[in-house]
Amino acid sequence: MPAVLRVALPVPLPSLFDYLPPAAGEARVGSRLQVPFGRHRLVGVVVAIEAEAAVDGGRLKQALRLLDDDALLDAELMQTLAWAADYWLGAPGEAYANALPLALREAKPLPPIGDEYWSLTGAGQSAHDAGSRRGGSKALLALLAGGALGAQELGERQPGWREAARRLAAAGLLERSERPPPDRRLPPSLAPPLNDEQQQAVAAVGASFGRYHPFLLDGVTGSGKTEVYLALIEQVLARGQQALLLVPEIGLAPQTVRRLRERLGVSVEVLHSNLSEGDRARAWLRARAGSARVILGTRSAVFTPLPQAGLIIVDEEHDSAYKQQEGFRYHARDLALVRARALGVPVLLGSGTPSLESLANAEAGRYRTLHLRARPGAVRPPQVQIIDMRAQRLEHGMSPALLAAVAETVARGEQALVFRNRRGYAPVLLCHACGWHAACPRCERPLTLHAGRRQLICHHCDFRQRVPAACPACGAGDLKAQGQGTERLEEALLAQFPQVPVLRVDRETTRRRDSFEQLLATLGDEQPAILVGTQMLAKGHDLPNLTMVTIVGVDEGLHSIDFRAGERLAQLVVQVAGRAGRARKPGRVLLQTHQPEHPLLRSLLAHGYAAAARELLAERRLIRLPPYSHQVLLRAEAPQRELVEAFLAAANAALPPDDRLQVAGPMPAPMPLRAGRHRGQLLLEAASRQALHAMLRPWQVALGALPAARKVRWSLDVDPIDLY
DNA sequence: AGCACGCCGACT
DNA sequence: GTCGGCGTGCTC
Repeated sequence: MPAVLRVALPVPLPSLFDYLPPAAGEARVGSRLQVPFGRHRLVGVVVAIEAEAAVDGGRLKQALRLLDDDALLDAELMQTLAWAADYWLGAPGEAYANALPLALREAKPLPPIGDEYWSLTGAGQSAHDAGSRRGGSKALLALLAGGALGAQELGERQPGWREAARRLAAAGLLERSERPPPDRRLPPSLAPPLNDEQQQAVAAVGASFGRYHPFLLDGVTGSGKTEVYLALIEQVLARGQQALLLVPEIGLAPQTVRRLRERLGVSVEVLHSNLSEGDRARAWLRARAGSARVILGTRSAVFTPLPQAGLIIVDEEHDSAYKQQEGFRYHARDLALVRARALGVPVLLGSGTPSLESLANAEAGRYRTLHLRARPGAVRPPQVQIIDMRAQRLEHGMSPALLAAVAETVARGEQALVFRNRRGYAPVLLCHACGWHAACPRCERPLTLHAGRRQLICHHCDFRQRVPAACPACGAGDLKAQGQGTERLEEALLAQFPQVPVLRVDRETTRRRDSFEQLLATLGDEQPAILVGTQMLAKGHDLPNLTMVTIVGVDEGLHSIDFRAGERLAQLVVQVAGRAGRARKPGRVLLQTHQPEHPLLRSLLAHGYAAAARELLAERRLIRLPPYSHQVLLRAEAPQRELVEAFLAAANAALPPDDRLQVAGPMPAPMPLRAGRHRGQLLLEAASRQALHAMLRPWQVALGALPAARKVRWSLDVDPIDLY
């Protein structure tokens, strides 16, 4: 006789809520339930069925409606979610809210999961043969002439197809169905032969099917990691199991989906935040039903149900996009490991530049490392060279050697990439007469000049203002752009190379998700070109004619307060450099720096990422930083600095006395003022994760009870990856 | 997070 | 005289 249902609700509150069972149906752990909450109705998940309520019975309300007769979340997911909420100090309900697609948090019956398929009618076939219709309609007819296609696939092949489909369906040329036509399974294409290292990697992971075992697949861009993934997924499918493949961002998804689909001949579910909520819910449900065999997705896809799990892969495992940076601050890579353990399957972390955390785990024997050294597509690794910028005559920040290298590259008919991790025209606008510079009134940081828009923009809070004609401090008309952003480099390169197409790729030029691919498509594979851009160029699309990469100003990363700056810089340099010379042509990489003697750069160049990472790890071990210690960061912000200081001081005083705990701060955040709010932080460190974790929940509760807490916005970040 | 309730300033 | 500012408290 179940007395009380304990329910996780999608609210950021520290507790679960008890309800009397609904009038009809028998609730199970993992079922969804609609309940009254305050003056609202919410959909929650039953996490436990208890004999007695945690509050007195008089306060209990009855649940309104049971939404699932069978558990929607299976035991493994329930267990993993509870663990995750506990580990990352989330509110219990928040973990569930992250796991369930929005459409499944509504009090509606589950949507049908049969996909939507479109095919030509007889009339449609004739219209296609006759070549009537034009534009999108004609293209859609041509696509479907090869056989019926699912809505998802149509969306990938022809964005905006729905409008054409509606018109054609109204004209009786197309028809829609719920079931895949029987002939839809494409024959899997033949796998290319694997080299020795790839075979060894596949064999090692394959030997662990059916039990938990973590692997680190260490292989640079172009070393054939994806072929290893594909071979393993093929084996998983042959065993009748499901594979989950996580990628850091959606940008990497389309080409990967295409490759998976072509090779495996099964439908691949894609799950990412850009999908419509309905599509997300259907993909999630197909995974739960087991009809989705291969699931590809970004961070939140780590919550996909996997009733027949066979393998989890985390590609580019070092990527910080796997860490959620607000609300429920979980790390998808770490959660993938926890899930793999719970599911009893191998987990494969792939990267050419593994995180120091993973390298330390491998070193400690917790992961088995598999190496891919060969670059099958390339003749030899790119040749890397440092340019000392000091005492050079710079052309908008570019040295003669850099410009000469670009000139040689385009003269050979090849493409060059000029990388600069800074958007806009110039990071500072300076008055040469009095020394004034344009600064953000809300962040007190220099404003970035965007020349094309005639605006000064704060890259921290998006404050904008028009570029002043004269210095607001002294009235002189002598305002100079100081430093270089991608916009300025583009302008300078256009002036230097008027006969070569110059393509800028950054957030400004690439507003839409797919416009990056479209921009690149305008470049032929064979013609010369110069690409200028930010981080966005570091990964993604394969550019076979790109043979030269130059990084303008590697310096910035070298003297940051963040202890991870060195690791990030090394990863970035290797990832960007990896873009050069992937096809038959040898690649060349130029690093322009003010500090050619910097030990990290030297070691990276002389011995590669693995050696540089070893040195960084040794350093971390020496000064007891992660991964050799564990951190929790308390952040706080408020309009008045005193409020932040008062809260952090009280938080510090509320810490339990424990000599295993090191406390740094309270101190101002690296950006002490942002968008008009003062920010501060308190950092806890401990050698033992258990010691740290044992005090966290009680401390969190104590923090919530502090009077000073009500006047600030505060959050706790377990294993922070950014100390900003 | 919402959303009430509840006491003090400038408006029709 | 009210509309509404956001401080405080609550949600099983």
